[in-house]
Amino acid sequence: MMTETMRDRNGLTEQEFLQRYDASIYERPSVTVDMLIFTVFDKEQVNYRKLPEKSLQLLLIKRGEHPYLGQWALPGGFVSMRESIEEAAQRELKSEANIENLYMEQLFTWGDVARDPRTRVISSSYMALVDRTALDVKAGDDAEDARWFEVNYQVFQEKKTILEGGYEFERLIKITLKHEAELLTATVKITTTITGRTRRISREIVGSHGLAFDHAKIMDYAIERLRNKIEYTDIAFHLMPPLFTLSELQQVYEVILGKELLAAAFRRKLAPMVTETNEFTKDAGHRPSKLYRFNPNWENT
Amino acid sequence: MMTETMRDRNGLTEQEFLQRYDASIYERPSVTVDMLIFTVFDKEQVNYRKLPEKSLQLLLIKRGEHPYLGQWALPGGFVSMRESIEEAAQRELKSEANIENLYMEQLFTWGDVARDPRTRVISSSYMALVDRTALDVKAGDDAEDARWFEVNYQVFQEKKTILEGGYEFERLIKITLKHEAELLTATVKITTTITGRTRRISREIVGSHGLAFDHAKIMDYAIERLRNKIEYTDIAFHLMPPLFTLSELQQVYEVILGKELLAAAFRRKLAPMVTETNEFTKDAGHRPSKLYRFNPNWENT
DNA sequence: TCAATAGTGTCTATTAGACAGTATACC
DNA sequence: GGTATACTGTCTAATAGACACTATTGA
Repeated sequence: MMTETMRDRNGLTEQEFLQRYDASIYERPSVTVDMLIFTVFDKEQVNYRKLPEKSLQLLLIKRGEHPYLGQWALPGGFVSMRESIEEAAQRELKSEANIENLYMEQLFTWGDVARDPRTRVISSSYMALVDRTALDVKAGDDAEDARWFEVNYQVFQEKKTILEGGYEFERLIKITLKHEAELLTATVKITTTITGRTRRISREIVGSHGLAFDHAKIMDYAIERLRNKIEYTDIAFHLMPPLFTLSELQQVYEVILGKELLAAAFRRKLAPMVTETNEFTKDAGHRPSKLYRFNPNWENT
Repeated sequence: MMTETMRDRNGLTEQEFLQRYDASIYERPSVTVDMLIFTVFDKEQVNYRKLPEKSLQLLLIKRGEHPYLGQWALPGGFVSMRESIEEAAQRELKSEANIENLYMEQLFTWGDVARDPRTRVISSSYMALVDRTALDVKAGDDAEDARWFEVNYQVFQEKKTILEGGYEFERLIKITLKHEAELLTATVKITTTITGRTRRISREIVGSHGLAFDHAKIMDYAIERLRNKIEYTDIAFHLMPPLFTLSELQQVYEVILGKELLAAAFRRKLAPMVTETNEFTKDAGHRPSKLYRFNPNWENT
């Protein structure tokens, strides 16, 4: 099909049409990316015997400008005309966490009319998972006021209402972000309405302290996705250092899923994804643990 | 935190800042929505005994303007400044298929720099599932040259290359769209690269006949998502009429998954999602089949 | 009667959950 | 020796796959 030589109703070829095309006549939104950069830290060790607890951490930036001056926001920025959305996300990741070549995934594009008070802003959110040992220590501690916050995610109310031919399901999620004395909280209401042949999910921020824009909503979405995907993919390994013990791996799963797992079943399920090494942990105050590495070929063996 | 009264480095309050904010100084992309509207049709009945086969159908529109004049594209349009992306998608759905209140889900936002030859266009794709019996028959047959195309999706080559610390996996997908004499084809190459701690998936169109823009890529993504989600959610019911037989339901699963299923296991698995009625099919040329309806409450019983 | 679909029963294989029990370092 | 974690074995429950077998209609 030679569209190059076809003429439209004005008698123009494609080339002629494109030369005359004026994109400036329409008003256009701004497009940004918002990055959800997660990692896992060890908390303080309680005593020489206890394993240190793990915590899920999210990188936030203190806003130095209006709007939401002084509040905390997801790192991100405008997508320029000469880069793809993906490239913009990579660029932000590099500039905020100084990390390249890691796991990154587009989550959702947020397009409510009034989500930014400045102007119409449409934002694609990306989730990135990084291994804390590969992190540039500078990042998260520079002049830009970037900080790692410990994430807590909790469903604290569920309500089901039966409707004619379906039901409405309401969940209240409480998200808490902590960095030293700084404590940010947000409550997000997720409403799932199912009636007849329709299903609609809406997310609404019902309370937010210290968090800018609609970022609590985006965090909620991201954590939900992370919790889901960790169950049926191998993305958790992007949070791990090259060598790790199965107990550490289990701790990472537990902190993300927010529940305890049984060691036997966990090991059985993850066995095909890892390769054992001959190395062990040392100075543990208890039986040493074998170190493993990720086996990228696990799916087809 | 009273951000309303805080002043920034220029001594402005948030309100003053917003009043002076000039969004026009940055160049901005256009934002559009692309709709993947799927339904299922019965094909011709071979003889009075055989059940009619089902086919998965996708709504496409013949382009009446440059670029890609004369080729077929996904329905869609620009997101205006006064509507959310979601509202734009709903509006397109209403205008193309004359359907409101149905299943719709955001898939992915495509943001390559040169995906539209006119100007920088970022596009959010939405998948909608409709029941053909609820369809306005006019839709898909109007002046706009909208047509339902039968979708065929086939993996026709898989190649795995072991790399140091990982592998590269390449799949070639052939998508065929058929409406009477019109036959559109496209080949999409999906490359998954896993090395060390990175995983990257890229999609590339390696051949496309009659399909506009990068829409073959978007279709590939949508069909993959549809295949995935039908296995662990109840979205398939949005493709069904209010009353249906379990065999029809199974046919819908089979045509989407591209493989045959065992009836016993299928019925066991779907039993909780449906409620039986006292009605039966008639004039079937074989044993009549009980009619069922969707049970929206299946998840919590 | 028979072609074609509708629907059920049951055996097997696989996987997840539960939990007891053994192993082993360091202080 | 005692404490805390590391790791394994095994019973059970739940689920998916395979397939045979019975049921029922219209022409």
